[in-house]
Amino acid sequence: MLTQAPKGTQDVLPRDSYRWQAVEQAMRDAAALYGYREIRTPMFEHTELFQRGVGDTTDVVQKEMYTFNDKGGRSITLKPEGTAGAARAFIEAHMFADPLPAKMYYVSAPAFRYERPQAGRLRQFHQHGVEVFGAKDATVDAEVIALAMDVLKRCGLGGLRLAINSIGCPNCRAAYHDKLKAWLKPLLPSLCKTCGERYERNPLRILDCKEDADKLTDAPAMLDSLCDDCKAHFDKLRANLDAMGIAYTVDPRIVRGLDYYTKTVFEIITDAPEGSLTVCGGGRYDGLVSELGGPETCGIGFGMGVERLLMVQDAAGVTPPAPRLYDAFVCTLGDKARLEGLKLVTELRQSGVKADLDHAARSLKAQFKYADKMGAQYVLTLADDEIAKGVVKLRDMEKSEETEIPRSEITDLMKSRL
RNA sequence: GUGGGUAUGGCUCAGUUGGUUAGAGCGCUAGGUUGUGGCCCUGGAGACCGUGGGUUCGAGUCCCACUACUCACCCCA
Repeated sequence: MLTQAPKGTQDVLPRDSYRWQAVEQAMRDAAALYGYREIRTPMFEHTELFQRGVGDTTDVVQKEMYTFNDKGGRSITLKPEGTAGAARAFIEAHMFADPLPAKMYYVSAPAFRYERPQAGRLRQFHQHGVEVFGAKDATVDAEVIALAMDVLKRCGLGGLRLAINSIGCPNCRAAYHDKLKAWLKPLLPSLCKTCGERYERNPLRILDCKEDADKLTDAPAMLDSLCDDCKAHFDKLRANLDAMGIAYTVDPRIVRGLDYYTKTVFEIITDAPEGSLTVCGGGRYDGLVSELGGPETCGIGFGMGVERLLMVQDAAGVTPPAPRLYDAFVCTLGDKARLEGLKLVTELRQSGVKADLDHAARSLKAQFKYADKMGAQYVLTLADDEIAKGVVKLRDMEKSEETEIPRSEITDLMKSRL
């Protein structure tokens, strides 16, 4: 127990951390090209922020939050997603008075949900994401989607499926709810248990049900009930995506589980043989900022699951190879040579060559074995003979070729071969 | 929250109808080559057999409970 990470958490070990750094760099590089700057918000917020922002009726808020009272009696919640905190910061820092839109991103931000862990689902997980406040045109919807696709592409995942939908605004959604409920009513007895519960609370979510999917193919779609404004926005989004050359499918079943979404919603999905997995999800949230007490400000963003992204990389066989740990490994024989070796390693490092020597006081043979296991490109050998001759033995480990190089030239030579 | 599966060295797994010192491969480590990696050979370290009860002369093996891990559902990244 003591030496076991808490349920649903995992360590990123030294041998794997390069993979996180790579997908983080992909996000940073893409975001910079699109004019997004990083925001970092706290890992925890006042519980009320999520109740108001994410929505009291959502599963995330009702069943999955890590909520506790701090020593001052405040109710605190570990953030279950990234948008509410960013919206809070937008309001608190009066960013609405800055030139808009305010475009921001975050990288490997931790999020917490109390759920039973399974493949691709953890209690502490990490998201890359972006938020844009104060841009109402559908070009920004398309930009946010393009950015997400770009990040995934930079991670080696070019062929993921993009599905989009519109869930309308509070006005047209209310009318649609009535229409949908009327259509569902005769079917109600035949639907699964959870769908029965959803009927009153959030009928839209019934369309998301996998169990009853075949009975619902003819259900009225939100898309057909959009008000003029919402419909025009969706049409523009489609035209924008077409113009950008981004392929997509319209999926009327995408609903999303967070209350703040309006109009555009989208998911980027992998269809693996074992089942599909949503790697990225997002949408527009035009009511969120005002709901939290800020000025009427529209918004849009996405969240991208880093652990899922890494899983999909593995499944697709595009896991990047680990970078080389050492360019040169220095092997020494004897105390005097060891001291010279330490000097050589220092010199190499100062020149930008990744270098190390044996710190375990092992035999020469064991030093070579170690260098091999660490994947060192070159091994430099130093013993009394070499010191007397003023040389270093340079071995190319892959070619198994060994030559003597003057000690004074070795650092420059190594540097030139990087 | 609901349902299934699993639990034996660091890893992957054997372990017969309960029977005496719990094995293998890989990995780690040392040596064979007193100055040289990968291949080969030899040795070494490393296991309270998930935890706690029970049955039995005797339990890794049978029974019960618990815990952990894992997969799926719900939900979502």
